[in-house]
This record gives sequence, C-alpha cells and structure tokens, in this order.
Amino acid sequence: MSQDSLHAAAIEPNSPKTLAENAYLQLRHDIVTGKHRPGSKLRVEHLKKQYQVGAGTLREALLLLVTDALVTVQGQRGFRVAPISLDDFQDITRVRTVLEAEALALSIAHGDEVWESNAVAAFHRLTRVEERLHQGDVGFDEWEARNRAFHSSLLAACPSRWTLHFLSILYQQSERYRRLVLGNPTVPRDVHAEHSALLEATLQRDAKTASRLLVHHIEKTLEVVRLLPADSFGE
Amino acid sequence: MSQDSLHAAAIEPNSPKTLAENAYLQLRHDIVTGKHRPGSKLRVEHLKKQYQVGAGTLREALLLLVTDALVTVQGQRGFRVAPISLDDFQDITRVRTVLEAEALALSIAHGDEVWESNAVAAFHRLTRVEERLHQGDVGFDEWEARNRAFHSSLLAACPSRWTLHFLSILYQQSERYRRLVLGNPTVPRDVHAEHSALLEATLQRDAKTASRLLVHHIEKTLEVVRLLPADSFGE
DNA sequence: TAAACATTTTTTCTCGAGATTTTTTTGTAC
DNA sequence: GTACAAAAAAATCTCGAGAAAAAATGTTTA
Repeated sequence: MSQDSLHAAAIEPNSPKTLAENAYLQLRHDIVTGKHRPGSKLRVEHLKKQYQVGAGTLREALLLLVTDALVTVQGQRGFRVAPISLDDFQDITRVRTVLEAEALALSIAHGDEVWESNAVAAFHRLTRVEERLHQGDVGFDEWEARNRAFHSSLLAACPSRWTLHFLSILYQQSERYRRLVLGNPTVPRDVHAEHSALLEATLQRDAKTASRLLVHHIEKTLEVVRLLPADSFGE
Repeated sequence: MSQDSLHAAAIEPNSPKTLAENAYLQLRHDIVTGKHRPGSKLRVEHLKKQYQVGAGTLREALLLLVTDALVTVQGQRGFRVAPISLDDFQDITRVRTVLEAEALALSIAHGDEVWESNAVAAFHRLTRVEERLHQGDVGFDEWEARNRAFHSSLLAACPSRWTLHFLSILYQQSERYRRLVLGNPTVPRDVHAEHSALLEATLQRDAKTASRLLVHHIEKTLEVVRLLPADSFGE
C-alpha cells in the first residue's frame, strides 16, 4: 500500500506483495462485481478456502475493505458486504458531483503540460479499448480500469488530497452500481461523446463548462440506475 | 462496531467488546493526543506489550485506524502514524467547510423536534463542562468529547450518510490540530459565544446564517493553528 | 573515504489451534 | 402450537511460534 495516497484502493500501482493485499484485491473485485451479494455475510472460515489464506490473513484483507466502505464489521459478529440501495446511490452521486466539480476546477487551475498530456493519453487508451469492447475482444473489467484511469487523470492536478481520497472511495462505490446496469436494457447514451466533450473543455481550461459536463456525466448514470427494476439492489 | 454508521470511529456508543476494538480506542486516543508522534513508526512487537494484546490483534487495531486515516500501512513495511502539516490542515478545513455547510443546511431542512431538543441538550452539556474546565475540575478530553457531541447533534438530521461519514473522519483529524494549540498562546476567542450563536441560528431554521457561522467557526481554528511555530507539526 | 557486498539483527507477515461468544437446534412445559 | 430454556453447533476472536522480508551492521575492495 502506498503512503502518499491516503486511500487503500491505491494499492494497485505497486504489485501486491503480501498475501493479505492479494486477497484484498481479489475480494474487492468479487464484491464490486457482485459475486458476493450486497448485505451477505462474509464468513472467514468459508472464505479462507476460497482465497487460499489463513484466517488471520483473511481478516486483514477484510479490514482493508472496511476502509473502502465495501465491507462492514461488527465486533463479535463478523463481516458483511456493504448493502446497496437506490437511496445510497443517490447520495453517492450527490456528494460526488459536489466534490468532483470542485476537484476538476482546482485541477484545471493547477494543471501543467504533463497533466494535460496524461489526460489526452488516458482518453486515447480508453477510446481504444472501447473499440475492442464493441468487437467483444476485451472484457468489461478492462474498460472499467481505463475509464477510472481517464477520470483520475482529469483530477490528477487537484492539490486537495482529502477531496481525492474521498472521491476515490465514492468512485469505487459507484462501480458497484455501474456493473448492475450491464445486463439490463438501458437508455440510449453516448458515453464516448460525453468523455470527449469533457476532455475538450478541460484542455481549454474552461473550468465552468468542464465541471458542468462532468456533473451531467455523473448524474446521467444515476438516471440509468433509476430505471433498473426495484429488486436489483438486494432481494 | 456499528453497522448503520459507516465509520469505524462510531464504535464508541457500544462499549468495546473485543480486545482489538479496545486497543483501537486506546491507540486512537494516543495518536490524536500526540503520544505517538506524527510520522513515527508503529512497531507491532513493541506496542503489543504496551497495549497488552497479541500481535495479530494489534495489527487488527492498526488496520481499523487506517480507516480513520490516522495510520498508514505499507505492505511489508509496517504501520506509521499519519503525518500532519499546515497544508494538510488547510485542506481538511477547506473540505470540511464545504461538506459541513451543506450538511447543516440539510439537517435544518429535515430536523424534527427531537433533533432540536437533542441539540439544545448537547449544548447544555457542553456549557456545563466548560464551567468545570475553567475551574480545572475536568480534563480536556471531556470537553473534546462534548464538543464533538454538540457538533454532531447539529448535523444529526442530515440524511446524507456519506457526507456524515466523511465529516466524522475530518472532524477527528481536526482534533489532532486542536490539541496542538492547547499549550500555546492563542488569539483571543470566545468559543462559547460562537457555539451559542450557531445553535440559535440553527433552532430558528436560518440555514444561511447557521452555515455562515459554522464555516466561520471552523475557519477560526485554522487561523489559530497558523500562528503556531513552524516546528509544531513534526520535527 | 566511499561504494559494494555479505552477515546479523530486527521487524513484519502468516498460519493453525484453542478460548470465547453468538447462533442454531433441540427439548420441555404451558 | 407457542414460548421459553438448555444444549449443541458454528462462527468469531485471540494468541504464540515460525517463515519471509527489510533494515542495520560489519567487512572487503577500489
């Protein structure tokens, strides 16, 4: 886990070196993708076989997930997958729009040329994977990773560590809901065009337009999630 | 640890039942009060004697502190007390004002009579402890606890779980800096009057005034911290 | 002297087994 | 059939010892 980044979710860059980190990453993926259902119990005795680690190590992995608010822990009563709900996603979206609009404005104000080119590069990589996604050559995981990288690159020049820390948590939470939409019929939407316009406004240092586009982009996903059947969030 | 509250810091209400929670609470206190210096290493082998628990249990306590961003962890390199700096506190203050102003406005919009009376009661308890504090009958810990309870009571009706979650983290971080001011000569300030005016505006449902007073209240502490000698944050 | 390497010491990480607590099941009375 | 109590089962929590890694120390060489 890196020290400069406050967030445990920022482990990835350095390949995981401990078994606990490894189990953490696997568990996180399985929770975000819904393999472990929201609200369900996470029994250490059962999971240690699945993830091939000892009980103590698995507990550490679960404790790391508490930092991401993907798992809740209750003394003497074990661990649970954090529940999801439409209310929760509305709250996530609201807080995210507030923080992300501010973070983007700050990033635009502080960003240099390196920041600019990193954003362009991230957009390019995202575009490429989108093409392959349409052809079925590549999985959603890969798109999700590059989508995150793109959004992250836009905010990279924001000097507020705490804003970025909270946003990384909220972004990851949002991913749970984005995955929910995958199989379902969705409203027509051109995500690529949204990203493209967002990048353009950002590069032109038009903070107001960029923030507005970003907020709209985030809220659009909420609209889509709202259309899901009511039983999509648990059962 | 409670489940409805997302934040590990919300353990207190239920008296700690596991040794790990107990060690967590003690460690947290010792970090917030500066007994373990910012940036210093937290060696498990050494601490387990101090807190009278096994290595695994102590690691769990430290992992819980990572959730509060009071401790950082780095794979294969152990735990450290999260560092502090003026820059960090400026960031904390900025994000706090944004979130707290919004949370208070929401709380005022949603609060009922029970919420009102709880706020009045919390203010009363804070006032009482202030009297005894001046007489030296009671320690700063007690004042700090009731100060937190008062501020928490104001926001209690805010329906945004995530805003409250992040604020509870930021509030706890702020406490580290407030403790720094304790011994030092400080600018003249009537905290009681600030609280009083804040409560009044809140009870009158004047969201605009209340938020303004709250932001001012929070920023005032930043001014005080700014006056500290430069070597106050580490060394 | 400074850098490169090998050795020792310290610290972190990991596991499995036992103690404690919670949950479930079973049994009994009303 | 319901309510309550006791026993059994399951799960969590805790510890100490050993394996793996990092840091510190000492030695050699240019």
